[in-house]
Amino acid sequence: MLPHKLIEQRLQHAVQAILPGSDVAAVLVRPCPDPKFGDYQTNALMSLAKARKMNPRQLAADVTAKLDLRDCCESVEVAGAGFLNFRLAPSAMVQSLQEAARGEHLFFEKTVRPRTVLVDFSSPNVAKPMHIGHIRSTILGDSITRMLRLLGHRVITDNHIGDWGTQFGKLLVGWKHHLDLPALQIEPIGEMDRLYKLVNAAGESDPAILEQSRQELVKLQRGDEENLKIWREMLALSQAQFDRIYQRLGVNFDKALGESFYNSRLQPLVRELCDKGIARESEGAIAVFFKDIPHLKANPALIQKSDGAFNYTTTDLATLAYRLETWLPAEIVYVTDARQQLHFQQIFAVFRRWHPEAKVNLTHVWFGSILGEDGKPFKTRSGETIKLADLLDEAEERAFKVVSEKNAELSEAQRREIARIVGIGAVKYADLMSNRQSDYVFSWDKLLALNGNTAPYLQYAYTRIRSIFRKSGLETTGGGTRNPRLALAATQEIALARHLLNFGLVLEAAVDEYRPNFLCNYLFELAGHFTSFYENCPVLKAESEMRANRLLLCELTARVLKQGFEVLGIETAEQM
RNA sequence: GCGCCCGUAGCUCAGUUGGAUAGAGCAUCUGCCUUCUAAGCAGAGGGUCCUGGGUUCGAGUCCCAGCGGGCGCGCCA
Repeated sequence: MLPHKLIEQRLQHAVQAILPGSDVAAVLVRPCPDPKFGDYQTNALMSLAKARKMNPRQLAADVTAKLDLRDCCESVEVAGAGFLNFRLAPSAMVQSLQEAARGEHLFFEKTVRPRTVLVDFSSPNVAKPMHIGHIRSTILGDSITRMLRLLGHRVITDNHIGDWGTQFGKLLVGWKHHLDLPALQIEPIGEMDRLYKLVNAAGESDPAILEQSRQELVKLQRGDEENLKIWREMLALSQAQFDRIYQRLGVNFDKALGESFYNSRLQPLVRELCDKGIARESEGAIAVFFKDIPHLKANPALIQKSDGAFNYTTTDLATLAYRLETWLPAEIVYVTDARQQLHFQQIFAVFRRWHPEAKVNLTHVWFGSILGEDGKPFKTRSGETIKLADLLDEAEERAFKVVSEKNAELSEAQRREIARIVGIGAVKYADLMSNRQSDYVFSWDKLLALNGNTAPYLQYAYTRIRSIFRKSGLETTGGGTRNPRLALAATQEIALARHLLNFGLVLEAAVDEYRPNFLCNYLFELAGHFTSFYENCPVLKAESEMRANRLLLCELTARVLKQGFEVLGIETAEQM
C-alpha cells in the first residue's frame, strides 16, 4: 500500500477510536506545502475539534497517542494550530520506489469502487468544419475518459453528433440547386459549408428561399427518399472528416449516436411529460415550468415548438433516457462550454421530475472560451472561425521549424514525426493545463515555448531521460530489484522521489473534479524536480551503487511522465 | 431586469476538505556549456489577492454589499 494511504487509514482508525461515531471520510492527508514540515499532513483534526468545541492541539495529541506508524514514519508531530505532520521513514519511501521498480504499482491504485460513467463530448455538426470551438470539449473529454479508465472505472464515450435539425433544409436547397460536384469531391466539407452559407444569405433577402428550405426540411423529416439519400451522403462525408481529425488527435469513441438516432422517441417523450403533468402548453409551444426552483423560475424549458417541431432540449432528454436504460451508468458527464449551463440545469431538472427514482449522477463539466491575444473570441485575421484541421497543421508546421533549428542533424522524416508529437501535444497541453472554467488566451508563442509549463518542456525532460538510457546501452534498469540497498542522499534525489510518490494522489484529485490541470501541474513540477536532479546528480558518471540508484529514479520518472502524458492524450518522443 | 462566471506580480495564469511565509512561466537583472541534449539549471527584484463589511483560532478561498469585465435568459444548438 502507498505510504499516504497507509497513514490515512491508520489515522482514520485512530480518530474513530478517540471520537466514536465521527465521520472520518474527510480525515485525509495531503502533501505538506513545505518539506520542512514533513512529507504529509492532515488539517482535518482542527475542523473536527472546532465542531466539538475541543482544543485542537489536545485532540491532535490524543490522536497521535493512538497512532502506531513506526513502520512507515520517522516522526509524527503536532504543529501550529493543530496540524499533524508526518515524516516518512526513508525505508518506507525506498520500499515504495522498489515496489514500483518491480512493476507492482506506479504510485497509484485502482479504485475499490469502480463505476460506469458515460462521457458525452466533442459533438461536431454534420456539413460543417470542425473548428476551434470543438477542441476543448474533445480534448477535455478524452483526457477525463483516459483518467477514469486508468483508475479502473468503466467508461462509455458517446459522440452526440449534430446530424439533424433546421440547417438541413437550407443544405438540401443548396445541394439540389448549387452543388459544385468537383469541389465536393476535393473538399466536401468546404463545399457543404459554402452551400449552407449561400442559401442562408439568400434567404435573408428572399422569403421564397426560406419557404423552399422549410419544404425540403419537412420532406426530409417525413422520410422522402431523395432527401434522405442526400442527407446520408452528407453524413458519410462529414464522418470521414471527423475520423481524420480524431485520428490526428488520437481520440476514439465507443458510440456516435447522433441526434437523428432519437427522432422516433421525441413525440412519445413529449406526450408522456404532458400526461404526467410535467409539461404543458404555453403560447402554442409545450414547456416545462420550474416554479419551485428559484434560479429556473424565470426560465421554462421548451420541449416542443409552436410549429410542432422538437428542439435540442427534447433530443437531450431522449438521449439521457436512452443512455440510462442502455448502459445503466452511475454517472453521465457532459463536457461542453460554459454557455450551456442553463440548458443542462433545465435538462437535469426536467429529468429529475420525469424519473425521480433514478440514482444517476448528472454532471455538467463546463469550460471557458478560447480567446485571441486581443481578448476577444479567437478568430482568423479576416474574422473567420479557425478550422481545427488548419490549427493542427499550423501547430505541426511551427514545431517542425523549431525542431529543425534545434536538431538539424535528424532526418526530415524524424523531424516531421517529432514535430507532429510536439505540435499536437502542445495544442492539447495548452488546453488542459489551465483551469477549465477560465477563458484562456491562445498564443502560439506560449504553447510552443520551450520553457515554462508547456508540452515541449515536459516532453524534453522525457527525452533527456531516454537519452541517458541510450547512452548507457540499457533499455531500462531491468526493474532495479537487484539494488536492495537503494539509498537516497542528495536533496534533489529525495525531492524527486517524494514527488513520484504523489502521482496517485494527484490523479485521484484530477478525476474527482474532472480537472486535468491538476495533473498538468503535477507533471510540470515532476519535470522541474527531474531537471534539477539532472543538473546536480550525474547519473552515468556516478559510481556503481549510486549509478544504479540514479538510473532507477530516472526510469521511474520516465514511466510516470509517460503515464501522465498518456492520460492527457499526449505522446512522447525518444529524442527532440 | 434576473441568473451564472471572473477580478491574484508589468503580462499570461496556478492556487486541491478554509490552513502554516500567496506560487509558476514570460519579461527585467546576475551567474552557469572541455561533464548524461543549455529546448536546460542556480539566483535576484517585483503583491492593499478589485473595494468595503462579516464569519473564524485562521479567509485569495465562505457570506453580504458595491465597482469593473465576460456570458446566458421560450420556440438556434
